[in-house]
Amino acid sequence: MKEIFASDRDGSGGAGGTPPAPAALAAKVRTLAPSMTRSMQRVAEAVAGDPAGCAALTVTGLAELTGTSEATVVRTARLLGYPGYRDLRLALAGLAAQQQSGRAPAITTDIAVDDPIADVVAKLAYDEQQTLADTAAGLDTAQLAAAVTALATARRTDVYGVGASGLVAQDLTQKLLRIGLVAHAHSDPHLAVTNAVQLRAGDVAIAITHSGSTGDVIEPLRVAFERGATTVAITGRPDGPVSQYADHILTTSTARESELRPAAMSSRTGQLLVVDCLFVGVAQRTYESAAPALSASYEALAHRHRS
Amino acid sequence: MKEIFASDRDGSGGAGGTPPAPAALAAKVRTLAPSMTRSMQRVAEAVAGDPAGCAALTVTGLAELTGTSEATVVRTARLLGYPGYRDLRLALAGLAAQQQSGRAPAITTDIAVDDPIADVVAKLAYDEQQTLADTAAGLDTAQLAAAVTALATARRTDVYGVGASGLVAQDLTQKLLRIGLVAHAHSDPHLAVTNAVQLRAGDVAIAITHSGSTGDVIEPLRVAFERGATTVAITGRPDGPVSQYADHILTTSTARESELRPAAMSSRTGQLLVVDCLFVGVAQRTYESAAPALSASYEALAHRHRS
DNA sequence: GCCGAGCCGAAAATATCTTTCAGTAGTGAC
DNA sequence: GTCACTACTGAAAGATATTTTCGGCTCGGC
Repeated sequence: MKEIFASDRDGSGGAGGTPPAPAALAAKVRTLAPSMTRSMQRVAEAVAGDPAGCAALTVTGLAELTGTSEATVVRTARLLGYPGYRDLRLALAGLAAQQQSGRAPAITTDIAVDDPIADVVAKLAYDEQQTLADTAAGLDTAQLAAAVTALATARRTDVYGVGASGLVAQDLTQKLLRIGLVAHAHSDPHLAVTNAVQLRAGDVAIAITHSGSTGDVIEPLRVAFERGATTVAITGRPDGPVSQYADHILTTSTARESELRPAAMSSRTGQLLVVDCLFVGVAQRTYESAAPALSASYEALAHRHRS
Repeated sequence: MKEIFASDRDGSGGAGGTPPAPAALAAKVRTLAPSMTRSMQRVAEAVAGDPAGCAALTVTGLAELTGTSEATVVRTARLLGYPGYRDLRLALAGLAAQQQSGRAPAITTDIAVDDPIADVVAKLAYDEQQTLADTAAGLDTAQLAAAVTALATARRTDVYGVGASGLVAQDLTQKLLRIGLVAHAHSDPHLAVTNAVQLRAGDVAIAITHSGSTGDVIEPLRVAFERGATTVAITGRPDGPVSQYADHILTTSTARESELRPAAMSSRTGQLLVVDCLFVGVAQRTYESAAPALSASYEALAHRHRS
């Protein structure tokens, strides 16, 4: 009895930083799979394929099932954002329970050359929906909120993106301009760098790259970073080189790609969702000025529509 | 007392000894509560009252929380039908996950100024998923197939779009170029019209406009139509003015919009799905030349990625 | 007040998870 | 083609959590 008073109430405490994922696990597996090693991928695959089964296994059991070692299992759990295997297992049990009570995830096959057009539509739509769900689930809201704050108070904002990501950069820029912010999109690497030099503390630089290793957008971000601007990376590979110059990292889902389904397709969908979230977040923060600006731009366009 | 123990063993033994309780835990607690000792009741109470919280605790933590000992916690777990505390904890995590997923549908409401950022993400993702589903369901595959055929055999293709739709036009153009087709995107209405004059039968002109009444893209489409080119409209308003000059109409979903959620946001998602479908369709038709072109462009970009 | 039955918790024993460390395969440079 | 290097991997040691054991304790009956 007496020991109770002496004992410390807080036994769990500990874990600071980011909260793990409850049901966003499948999403996280898909998102992080590319940055995993072979052994870890085997573990991740087993986990994603049979959450209920894996939840019943100990580290040793799962290691044997996947033909790897305990260390690899723990490493995988860490990569997925859990402090250790114990917590991954807990999340796994939760996921299994949800799946059992809810819906079963449909698995789509790849697009074939001879697929009828109706199948193409269905598969593409499903894939992009999946990308949206995964991206939403995997998005770090703390990072997002920080990026929104930075944007809302920035003197000016530069957005870097080339190729398909360049269009996303332009999309974000268009939106920010509509609510009265100063934003520029750069697709030309040289101009991007020369403009980045002008940035200083309080400004914001955003790099958009699916691979996380596109030199043409990393370079201007590095310059902006070194000039003291707040830097944001929107990438599918949070472990990529771009992240070393990013104050805030917003991760998009990495759906599998194939010959007829280039990566640019689904990555763009995820990137646009992130961009939309940024925009709405900023619009909320600056509502007083954003709302009238939005209405004004809407009315200004009205006369360009034929009846 | 021994009868209780025996009957309990039979009860769980009826399920083969292995499967305990997934979600029927609260019920089991109430049922078995009378046959519990005081300490065990405290444990059972804590478990039933806050499954999620207890799932985060170790056996020691739960013992301290309830002012009992580890042994008592384990004994309680056994009484509830689990082999030990470890398994009770797993079931607890599952229960918590189920409860949490139960209160999900707060998404259907509009985005408010004071919505937390996490809600914004969920709502936007849900909305865009909805747009994808609606667009896929409403897409006329016959029209789509006809448009694909026209594109695959076209001498050249012009795509018109202004504002947000201009980015979609560029996206389509980028993709078509990657598989060796001749395509141009036009955001400048004047240039669009002057280029449209060059089109003739066998060429394709595509107008992208959500409202279906954007004069700046209707005008070049009209010119192309009159020059004998095959014309395609990607619009959210198939009854709009743009359709009168379109041989093939591809309809995108029109999701509701609001102050903080401009139409450009979800319309863009639907337009991009249509564009992707066009691209994949054309890539299928021209597979012999498209596949090597895709690989080539992929490899050509590889060296622009940092390691 | 004494006795017995069974509840309870501290600590030992065991299982499980985590970390460390060294071997190995893959990779790029020369 | 060879070499050096990086980084993945698994075995075993180390740390934690769980389970078992065992003796003290309370409570009711006589």
